[in-house]
Amino acid sequence: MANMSDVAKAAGVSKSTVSNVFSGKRAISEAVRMRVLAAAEQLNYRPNYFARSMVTKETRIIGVVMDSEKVKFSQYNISFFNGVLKECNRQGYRLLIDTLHKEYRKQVTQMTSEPVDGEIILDPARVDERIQERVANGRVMTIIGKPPLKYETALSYVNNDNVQAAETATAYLLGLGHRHILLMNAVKKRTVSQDRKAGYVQAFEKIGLTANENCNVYRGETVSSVEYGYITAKKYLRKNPMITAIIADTDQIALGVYRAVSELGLSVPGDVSVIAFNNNTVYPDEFNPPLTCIELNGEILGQEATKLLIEQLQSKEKLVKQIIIQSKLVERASCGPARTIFPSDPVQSSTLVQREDK
Amino acid sequence: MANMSDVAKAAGVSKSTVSNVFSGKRAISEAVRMRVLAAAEQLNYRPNYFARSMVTKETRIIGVVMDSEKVKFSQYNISFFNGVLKECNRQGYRLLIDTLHKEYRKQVTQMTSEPVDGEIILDPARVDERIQERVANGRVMTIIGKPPLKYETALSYVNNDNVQAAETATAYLLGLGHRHILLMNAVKKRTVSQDRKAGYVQAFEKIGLTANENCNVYRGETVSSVEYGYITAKKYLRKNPMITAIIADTDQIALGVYRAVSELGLSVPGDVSVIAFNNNTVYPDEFNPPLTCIELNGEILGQEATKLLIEQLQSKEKLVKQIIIQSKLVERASCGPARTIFPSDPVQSSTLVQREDK
DNA sequence: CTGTTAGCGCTTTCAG
DNA sequence: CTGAAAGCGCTAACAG
Repeated sequence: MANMSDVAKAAGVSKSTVSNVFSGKRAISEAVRMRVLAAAEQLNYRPNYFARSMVTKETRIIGVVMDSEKVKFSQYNISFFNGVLKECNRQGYRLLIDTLHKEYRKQVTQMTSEPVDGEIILDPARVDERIQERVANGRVMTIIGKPPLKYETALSYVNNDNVQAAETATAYLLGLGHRHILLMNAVKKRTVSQDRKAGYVQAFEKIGLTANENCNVYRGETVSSVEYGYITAKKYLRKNPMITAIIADTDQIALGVYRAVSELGLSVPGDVSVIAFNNNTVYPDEFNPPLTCIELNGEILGQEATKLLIEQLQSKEKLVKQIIIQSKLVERASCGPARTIFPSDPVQSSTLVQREDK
Repeated sequence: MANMSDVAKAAGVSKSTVSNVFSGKRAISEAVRMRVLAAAEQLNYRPNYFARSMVTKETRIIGVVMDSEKVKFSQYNISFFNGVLKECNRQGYRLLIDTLHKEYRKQVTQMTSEPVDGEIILDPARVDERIQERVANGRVMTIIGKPPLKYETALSYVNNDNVQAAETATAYLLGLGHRHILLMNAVKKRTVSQDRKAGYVQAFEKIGLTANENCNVYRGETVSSVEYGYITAKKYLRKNPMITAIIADTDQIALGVYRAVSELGLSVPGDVSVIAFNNNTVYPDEFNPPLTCIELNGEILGQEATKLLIEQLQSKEKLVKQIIIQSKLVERASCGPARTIFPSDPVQSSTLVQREDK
């Protein structure tokens, strides 16, 4: 492949003139410009990415760091990536997905600087080595979700308002008269599940009630989403027939819930109302009945994070900014008024009837 | 950030010794090695990715080139990317997703070499500028799907055996007694739709029948998958009540078909059997009834393509290899024997007569 | 086993 | 507006 000197020679100019034609950093007379471009064209020349990066110290590549244990795109990630890609595309950045495992990169021969200007970190944990290491090296990054507590004010992040989301869902169900609401939460160690629980509890408190501690279930690591929904719903609905509503962490989980409800001879929303945090935005309309959701817009999350990261990259001073994204309720047909006849508690049901009268 | 000279100085050795400690290309005595590593550790040094790449002419990054118009991950892409990532992870490569638009990179200031060793090209078209350009520049690549005809023997590719897949689906339905089978095909300009049609026709021929040309519909570019399924199924089932089976290009399309069938007061599989090429592997079990599919394993496709690409990168001679992946039928509950009562038969149900009258 | 030297292809002063 | 020269941080011969 031809290099800059070849082009300079062919066009009868100096290297730096060629450089400036391609970088646009200095004005070059139109005549010379054309001559250079023609020579380049003919030699099929294009500037070497690395040579340029080496001196400018800029790559125009941003990295996405996923949990290296999992190395998996989930349904949830798709719309997120679409948002990231969209913004990258707009601003002329490339996207590097880096999933090399830890042990791999600890090998001496694999240690290198990262070929990126900045990074988006996914799935932060309470104690997160990846983040610690990057902070220590002064790398620029944006976190998706809440960063570890000790960095909460020091790092930029983009997060859904998970407390608000859970509160909205819960309040909506409370408004429909439900009092025994099962929260099928995320995995316990993720910060999001704490937030969800907080929102849930808060919604009860706001109307002067106390949430039932036993109605918050955390997801185990092992089962699939659909399975988790199915097994858990079946178990809890059997154990506690007072439950008239279920909040599912994802729409896939809700799918399992639907199946459990139907197998128990019950119906949605007649007997059990179902609402989910909607992580993929593809299918809720295809549920039968269509699934009411708290819309978590992954694409916006991805796009905002990318914008923020690039903003940090281009700002001269250190820039720290947190963006919290509110989510909204999308009503479809899976929630209805709480049923008022309960198998085991005539008193309770009359209370509820009274309440409805208000 | 410290550089190699700093480390060399600190450790009291030469630059090349440091280089060899990190590259592992030459044996270094353990004593010196430790000294170097300690110095590096203390200076928080790691080799500069670009400087290294510049001289080795190797990046250990592979690129995925998606249709820049679309800049969207679809359901279909997920499992594919999981396969790619898995293999990248195994072999120590990074993945660059490049979706910059054409006009963007035509700007002089945006022209650069690509920072990748090789690329995987998605969604090849019959005439594909991206491929032509890369061939002209001698870049190494692996195509997913069939490359343009003129390159078919010259380029490496990984493809599903789409002819076989369509034939399998069609033969299965023929075996159930169906004779009027609607093929809801992919977009016409994609090579895959030709293959599907060929397999479809072939299955009829193998049992001495001739496929009805009018039963092959191509998808338009504009509508969503679900919509395409819905609108097309509704239209054709109305127009031609002889149709007892539908082959859908994707399971999302099948979702639309289900809805159309149900709105027409018909049932799956009682009146209409449905089978789909399964592009996402997530939902077929959740259909009601569960959707019979030709399983296209995107993850295997991605993994094989990555393996092949890296193999080409590492081979000294030019390596061209084609990998064809067979797919298999997964029977669920959406196909049944063809119904035997047709509107045009002497014995007709009143509803059907009515419809014909319109 | 270690050190010296010459690039890789570009950008960036600094003079003209 | 253009050119010459000095690096960026590393690897790869080639000597020792």
